Amino acid sequence: MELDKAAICLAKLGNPARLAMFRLLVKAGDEGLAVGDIQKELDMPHSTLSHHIAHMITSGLLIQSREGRVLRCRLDYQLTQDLLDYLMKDCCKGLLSEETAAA
Amino acid sequence: MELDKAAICLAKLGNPARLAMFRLLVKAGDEGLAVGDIQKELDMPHSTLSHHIAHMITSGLLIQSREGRVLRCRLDYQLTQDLLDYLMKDCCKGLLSEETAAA
DNA sequence: GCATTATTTCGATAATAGTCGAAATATAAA
DNA sequence: TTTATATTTCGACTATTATCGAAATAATGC
Repeated sequence: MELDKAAICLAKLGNPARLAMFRLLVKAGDEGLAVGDIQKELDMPHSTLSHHIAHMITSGLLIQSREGRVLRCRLDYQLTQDLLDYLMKDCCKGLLSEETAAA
Repeated sequence: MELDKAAICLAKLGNPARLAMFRLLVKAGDEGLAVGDIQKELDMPHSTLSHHIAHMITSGLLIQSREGRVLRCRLDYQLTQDLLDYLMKDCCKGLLSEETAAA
């Protein structure tokens, strides 16, 4: 991953609402979560949540697919992985504790 | 690390200039880098760089210490480590590839 | 003290991000 | 074919961030 792309992704995660959403989506795994499910968990106005989701989509970290009336959100795991790789390998090479490396 | 703190740190890294600076500081290690050294590498106006440095300081990721006329910048490795731990363990538990975990 | 070097602070401006109600769109169900 | 549900888009506003020249501060050497 290039630095600029990594910066964009990190900026998207650098907001409490979006980082919380990201955590939920990691936990949700392949199944993902409906927007409504996220809304219930994060308890914010629909329009605000939608705005944050749009942010995540533009970065590519989040993928939406329609299932009837429901829009289901999933992480792009490959991109997420690439971002973590960038941070851990390229960016912080040698900075890792044994513990983190074994996480 | 708490989510809010992680979000603040990620937001600081979520800017190309600051992420580039972060990389330089990782590479520089304990020795750190003078502001002037960073400026030469990143080639931006002093005032702009200073602004970004101030951002990094408020997040706690960057520590400055004066050595004569020179201000030396170092990363707070513990905090950096805590942030990576947060992402890898708390946030992305189970999402790691073997490869990344072994980085 | 005065000039030099290193860096920040100030101040102004432009750009981006965050918030949220109201209206619009998409789909399904009655 | 109307009503209900899920979600987004619009519009307006406020707040934060980014940029950078000019002036200020801090330390050193003459």
